[in-house]
Amino acid sequence: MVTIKDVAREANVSVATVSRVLNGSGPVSDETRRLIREVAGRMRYVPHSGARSLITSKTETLGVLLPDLYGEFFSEVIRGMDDTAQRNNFHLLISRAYADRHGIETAIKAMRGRVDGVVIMSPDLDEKSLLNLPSTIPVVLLCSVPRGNEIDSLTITNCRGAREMVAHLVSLGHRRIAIIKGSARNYDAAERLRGYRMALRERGIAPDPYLEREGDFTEAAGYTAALKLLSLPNRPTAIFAANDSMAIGALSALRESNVEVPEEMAVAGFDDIPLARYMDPPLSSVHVPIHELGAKAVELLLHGIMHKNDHTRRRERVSTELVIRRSTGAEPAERPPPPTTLNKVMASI
Amino acid sequence: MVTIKDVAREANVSVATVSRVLNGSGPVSDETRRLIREVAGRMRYVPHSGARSLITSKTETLGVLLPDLYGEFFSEVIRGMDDTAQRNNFHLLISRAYADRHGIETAIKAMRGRVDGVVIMSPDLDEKSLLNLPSTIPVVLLCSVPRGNEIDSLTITNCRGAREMVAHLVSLGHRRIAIIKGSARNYDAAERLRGYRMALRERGIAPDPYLEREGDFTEAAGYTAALKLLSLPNRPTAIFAANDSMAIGALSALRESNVEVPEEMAVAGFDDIPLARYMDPPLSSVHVPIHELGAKAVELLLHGIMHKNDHTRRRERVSTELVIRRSTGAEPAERPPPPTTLNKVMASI
DNA sequence: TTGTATGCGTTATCAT
DNA sequence: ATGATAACGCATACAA
Repeated sequence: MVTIKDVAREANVSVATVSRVLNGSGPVSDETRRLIREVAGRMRYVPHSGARSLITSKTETLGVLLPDLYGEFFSEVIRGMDDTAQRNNFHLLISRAYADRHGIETAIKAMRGRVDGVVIMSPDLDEKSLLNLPSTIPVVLLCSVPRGNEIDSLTITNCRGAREMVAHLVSLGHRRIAIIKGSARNYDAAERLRGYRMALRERGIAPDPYLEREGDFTEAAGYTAALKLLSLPNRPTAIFAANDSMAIGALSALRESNVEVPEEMAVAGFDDIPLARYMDPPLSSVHVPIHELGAKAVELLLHGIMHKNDHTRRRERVSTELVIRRSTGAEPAERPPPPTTLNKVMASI
Repeated sequence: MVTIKDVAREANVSVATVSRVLNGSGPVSDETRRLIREVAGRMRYVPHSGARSLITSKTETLGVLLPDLYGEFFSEVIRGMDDTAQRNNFHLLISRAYADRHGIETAIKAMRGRVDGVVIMSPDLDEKSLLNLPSTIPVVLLCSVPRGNEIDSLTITNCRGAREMVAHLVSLGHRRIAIIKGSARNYDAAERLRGYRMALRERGIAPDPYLEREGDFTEAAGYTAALKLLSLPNRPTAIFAANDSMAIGALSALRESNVEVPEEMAVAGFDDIPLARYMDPPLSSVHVPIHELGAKAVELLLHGIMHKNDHTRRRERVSTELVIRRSTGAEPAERPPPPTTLNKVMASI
């Protein structure tokens, strides 16, 4: 490995001068600067980051702690983070951590000294788990429960997005609107549920517990929940799924049960993944700017790193946007068809 | 920051002893070992990785260079990598790099000294770009053109998978089978195209250039290509898309054109993303074990790091598997709901 | 403008 | 079994 000493020897200068040139610190004559640049380039010298961080106590690396979430969200948010990180000459150290407190603490500990700050995605609702993070470094909470004012956080306007979508469904004439909820302990899921209930109440509709079905953000959950909704004595006329994957699962179930969408049942999702518009019918959804979310999270973290003494906590939100496609595009049927669903389900098994 | 000195002082021993205990190197009495463990734990001591790597010349970090590929593949492959990396106490430094030579060289340079090895995903076909990588560290090429025997590589059995799928279509009676190709310079895409042609020739069908349409792995490309295929004077009876996203786009186009799938047109994809089975009709595809792919890549790289002197190059492949669903006209092999669904549906009525 | 020397936190070598 | 100390590669305060 070629070190700063090698470069210094080759250029007939001291290591200090090489360091000054490469870091732009201190005064160096134009000529030696040029020479050292040339030599360093020729020798393909790259400073040893460990040695550097030892003395500067900076790593130029950001940690990213991810939960067990799959799908496109994950990759796109990382992409947004990497773009911003690279632009600021930072690296990304990425790791999955179990969402519980122990998992996160372990992960943070493993990253200590390797990173200048951490973005934590811990959608888990448990209030206590993220308090008193044993971190001496800046932290940004992404899509997690915002804490007192101890930690910077960045979230989506989940509640507003859900509320707008459900309001839209109501405006189409729907009164019995079901929701397929996200994972029970998930923050985003809870907020979307809150928005759903809020929209109903605002329109004078009492939320019906029977229309709030369990889900876990997977296609399978959406499929199962939709079947259950179809079997209800007083079937809903619209389904709002807490994410697109479940909405797609629901569409699949409705199709197999020969329920027309949107005529007999309107369906809406959340996230607006690229596939949404290619569904049959194209899926109405709440668009989430995922790339921007990642980028903002890193910006926030970098700010925290640069201004460590500035202890005012920041709490930001990125806005969602309603995207209406055909899956919600019609008025509800006046009367729900008789529940012949059971026969159909049985036939399909 | 608490250093090894602090721990040593607190435990009334020398730093050497602390180091020995924490690294399991050298002999230490049970009692002092216990004491030091206790003190270190209490003080929340974490070794400074930079300082350590300075002397051991190891970072316990793996670099991952990713191209501009989106979607679920990305997140799942990282997940597979992280699982294996964590199990071996390694970290993942992840970065996106432009697929050209300059981009990769820059990225590797930026990672130098920070990582013990690199997994490079560079699907670009350009033969020269990856030769003479300026790397002094072990490299594994993932889903890239395998090089002479200079670099370890791991790929998918693209050609075989495509060949099997097209053979399946032929066996169903199709003679005019179109392909929607992947990105022009993409290695996986080229191999899938090769498998397609191979299968046709093996069955005595001459590949028809008109049936080989351009694509770029996006839903939009699949949509457009399918429309063009429909407008051909001598329309194909089956479409093989080089990935699922394009197949889904194609399904969308066929639906809008009122072309029945699979009766009027069979459709097959590649990747078997989770959504495939929820399409209408459920999409036949070539299953790719993405998680395993990431895990294997890291295993390969770790092997290269552990046995640096072993200069035999390894070239491995992970196997794909045919998954036949309704979109190609066979009997529906799978049903989305879990087996207990019927009971739950009935119970909820 | 440039060089010398110190120390960052750790492991490893040599004593004891 | 334990301690003292020399590296590792770098940035920087201080000297020249």
